[in-house]
Amino acid sequence: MSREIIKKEINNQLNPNISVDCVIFGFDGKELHVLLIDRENELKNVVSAHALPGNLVYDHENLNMAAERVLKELTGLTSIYLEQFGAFGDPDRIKKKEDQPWLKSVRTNPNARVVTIGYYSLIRMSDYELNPSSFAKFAKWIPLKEILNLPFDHFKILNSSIEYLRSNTKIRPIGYNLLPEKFTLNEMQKLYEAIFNKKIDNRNFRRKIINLDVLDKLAEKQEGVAHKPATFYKFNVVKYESYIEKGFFKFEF
Amino acid sequence: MSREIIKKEINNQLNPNISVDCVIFGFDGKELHVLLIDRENELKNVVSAHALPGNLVYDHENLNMAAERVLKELTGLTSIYLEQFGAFGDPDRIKKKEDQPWLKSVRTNPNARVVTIGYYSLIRMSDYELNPSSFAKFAKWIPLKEILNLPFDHFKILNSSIEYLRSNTKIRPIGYNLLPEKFTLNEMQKLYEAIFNKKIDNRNFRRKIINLDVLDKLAEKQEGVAHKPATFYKFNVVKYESYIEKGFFKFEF
DNA sequence: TTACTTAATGTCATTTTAACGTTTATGAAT
DNA sequence: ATTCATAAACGTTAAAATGACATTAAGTAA
Repeated sequence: MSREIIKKEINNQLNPNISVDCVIFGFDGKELHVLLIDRENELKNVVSAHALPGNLVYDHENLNMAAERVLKELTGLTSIYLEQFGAFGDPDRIKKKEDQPWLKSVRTNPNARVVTIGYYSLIRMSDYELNPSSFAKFAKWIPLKEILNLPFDHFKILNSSIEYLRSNTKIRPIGYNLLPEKFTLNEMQKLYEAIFNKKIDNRNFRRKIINLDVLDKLAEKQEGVAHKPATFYKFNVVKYESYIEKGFFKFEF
Repeated sequence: MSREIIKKEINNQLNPNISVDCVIFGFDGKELHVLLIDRENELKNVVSAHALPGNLVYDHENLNMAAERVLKELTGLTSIYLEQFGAFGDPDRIKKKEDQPWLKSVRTNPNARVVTIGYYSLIRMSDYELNPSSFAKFAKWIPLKEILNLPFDHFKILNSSIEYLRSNTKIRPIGYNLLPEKFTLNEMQKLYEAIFNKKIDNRNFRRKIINLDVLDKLAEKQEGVAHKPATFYKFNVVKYESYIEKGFFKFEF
């Protein structure tokens, strides 16, 4: 009976050894941004104040669930598809002097070794509203190119997520699960250009993505834009999954 | 003083919440094998007795180091390049009834939630000798196609590693870091065929891999083979790294 | 109505890909 | 020494894909 009470309490505690960090890429049609939080009790150094949203995991949570919860708790973002990109477990990652104040103020066991599982997503910034809470004082979109330094090993985690995003984007078209359900090809092209930091010819891009035959062209077009309205497309689920499955049999590198 | 003693003891303890599992692919020129261990105190069911080599992590270890240690302790394999492919953290993954006996006999805290980081490698089987020890009674190469079931979520982990290997192989030529330093193109081709489970035309393969211009053709040839001896190749490090860097700027999917 | 802005589109030369069979060079057996 | 078996190495052709390039179409704002 008293054993059972102890067990329930354990399940409601954050595990001091396991955390998740979320890299949320935001796109505004021009460049990639990353969602960072300002945490309470930070030093005055504005640059290093920004951190990836992250926190410890409950023992009853699977990792994906934990990432969604943490993201919601710190930034207010919900209903976002999160994909795991790696684990970070250097014991020294929490030993930087400048990171100690925050650790000591927020963690019950600030000296515990922490393994962090990284999750990432990609969203259209204008579709979401940020609501920072818990130990997140602010939540902001920072242009990726302006991020030069982050606390702990967050800069390393960020770079790993970029690399993962790029690798994935080379294997399959970007957007499935990540972009909004309907999108314009121009939006998609600009996203590719932002990810690879390279200009792509529009005619070539359209030919290639359309020839993949994984998109459905909608009847709907943009409205209220001071230029020719673009047509919306969406992924055809059956065709996309067939393309992915077939992909394994195609010899290429 | 007594604090310091306590600290050192903690660092020498296995962390009950964090483990690593190793998926070692072995290649014999025909098909992929996976290195599995038979563990002590197993049930008689031979199929489910096999498991991936894995164990808990020390708090002073980074994850890669831990994977190398665990692999060495359980199988005797050393000097193997290990690459991380994912984290597995479903709280229910250790709750299968048939897995309890082993957990209880080997783990000091068999009910702790465990997050496992998966590492994989690919080796030429004939280059290594297995030496099982610790709780590994046997270590064996099992053909990948014969593996239908594994304890815990090891089958899921195995499938994830295969998928990761395939994805990587679509982005860059296989072998760098993984294959032995020198290898024949025929060996490489057969490896591709094994990974993708698809026949590849030799002429097409050779043209493509050679045109990548990341390999150096050696003067050395096979010896003691009852057929025309194949020429050895090796990766040219400078060219390979240049190819990888350039790859990011190439628009393709 | 005009100006501005961006969406959508096709052609051509070059490169890459998919499909296909024969010659060459070893070790083993006779 | 010769034969056999085995796999290594190799080129051609038609089709598909790629890279480079500019003009017309459709909305809003002035």
